Amino acid sequence: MPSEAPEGPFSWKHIHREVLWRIQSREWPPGAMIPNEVDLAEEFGCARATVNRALRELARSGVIDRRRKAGTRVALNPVRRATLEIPVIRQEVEGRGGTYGYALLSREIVSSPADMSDLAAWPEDAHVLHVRALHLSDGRPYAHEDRWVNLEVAPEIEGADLGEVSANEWLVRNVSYSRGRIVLSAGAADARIAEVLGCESGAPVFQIERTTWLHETPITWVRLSYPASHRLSTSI
Amino acid sequence: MPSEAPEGPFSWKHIHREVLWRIQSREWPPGAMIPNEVDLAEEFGCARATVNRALRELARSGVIDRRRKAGTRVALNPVRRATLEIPVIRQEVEGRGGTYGYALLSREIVSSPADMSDLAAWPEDAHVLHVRALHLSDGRPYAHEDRWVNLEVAPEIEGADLGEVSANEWLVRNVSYSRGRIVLSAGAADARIAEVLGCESGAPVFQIERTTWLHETPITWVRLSYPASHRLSTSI
DNA sequence: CGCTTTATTATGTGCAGACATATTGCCTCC
DNA sequence: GGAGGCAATATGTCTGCACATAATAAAGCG
Repeated sequence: MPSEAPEGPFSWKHIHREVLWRIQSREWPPGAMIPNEVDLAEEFGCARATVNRALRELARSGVIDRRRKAGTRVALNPVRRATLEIPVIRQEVEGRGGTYGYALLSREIVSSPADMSDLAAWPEDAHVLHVRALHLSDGRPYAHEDRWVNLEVAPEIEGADLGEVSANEWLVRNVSYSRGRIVLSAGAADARIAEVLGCESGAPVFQIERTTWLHETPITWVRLSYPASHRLSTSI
Repeated sequence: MPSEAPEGPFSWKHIHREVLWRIQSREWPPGAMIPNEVDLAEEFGCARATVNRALRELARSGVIDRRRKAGTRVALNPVRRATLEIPVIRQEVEGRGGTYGYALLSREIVSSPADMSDLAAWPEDAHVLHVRALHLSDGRPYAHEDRWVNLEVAPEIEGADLGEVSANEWLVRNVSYSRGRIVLSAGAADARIAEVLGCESGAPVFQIERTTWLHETPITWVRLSYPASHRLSTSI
């Protein structure tokens, strides 16, 4: 029984590893051209499509740059890409081994979201649901959620019991989005957030803002504020 | 001249868009099975490999889940992945339209990096270069860099003029890494950082910590501290 | 009835060949 | 020498086929 993946010598993963090895060992230093696909296919004794697959993955991860006719070269400025996983908060908490809890703090329908003026595409006069909530892990404050929801797109959320299911989960289950924007920053806790998170007013908080759209229509804007002890990590 | 990509009707991108559309329109709601590759290929009038390519991309972005024999279904918990681009700071600054500047604050070689005890794999008694520096944009403080470099791996950096080229760039140009870990967090500026960033001591700062390894050997650990006004954004 | 073995099935990958497309760089013409 | 056109070239993609692999469902059996 193969405990390690066997991965025959001609798999694209093999070539991926081998090329990556040559780059890391500086046999192919940054900026250097690497052989074209046909030559590599010949060297590895496989089809060009297999080499292409391997190199495509390396290009996606930013290790190499590829351009038609110009060829493939080792990236000079390795703008490495790290993928952040953005789960529903319940999963985030449970994934860390905590018991998830949730409390609705406030809920109101406003017609003119003044605070959102920076978001150009947000409707000017539409009715908007504003929700503030607290997410808990093992009964202790985990994150504060401040959310606006476009009622034009998701009118049914008006009838949802957001004391039971968080707006976060309700939206994930009930409306799709086609694109989103995430902004990470540090900020100072205002009085209300400090109170529910149990920290000093003005203490550092870690903020994740996310706006989602379905095509050109904004669906929701949310700011999650975490205590400064929070860490968002990823590997490259 | 085609201002839009032509993308004939049988390209994998076309299928990618079409399937995504059906998911976003909830024709295929979360949790639903979608037709298998052979059927989709028949519907779209293309080869199975083309459908495979389209679905593979969708699976990578977290929109669908695929398992052999079990088939493909729309992701129930859309753990969407956002890719974070981690450039060299010079490029980061210049990409925002600023003029890059750099100042070395301190530089010393220590043998026992006490502060690093949380990093298990860091050498216990090895000589380590400790560098503190300030990155500037248009002459104003942009980020504070606090870096330790493993001199076992990169002894040549001892002779480098880090007043001219930042350790950041020296390392990118001179040593490769095979994997890294990035941790994002918020923190409070200590006195030294507050001074160089020009903020109050205790003010919120945005921190990016990064550790890189070449295989199992740690190369460098760095913490970048940005003023609270800094934003790290990405789209999904 | 529960366990093991076997067949089935959907995805994962590889191959050879073909054509498409974007660049580059040469070549011509003025 | 400069501008424009054209050929060469490396990557991008598609096809049709084949076999590999994983996971489920069915069959067999004690």
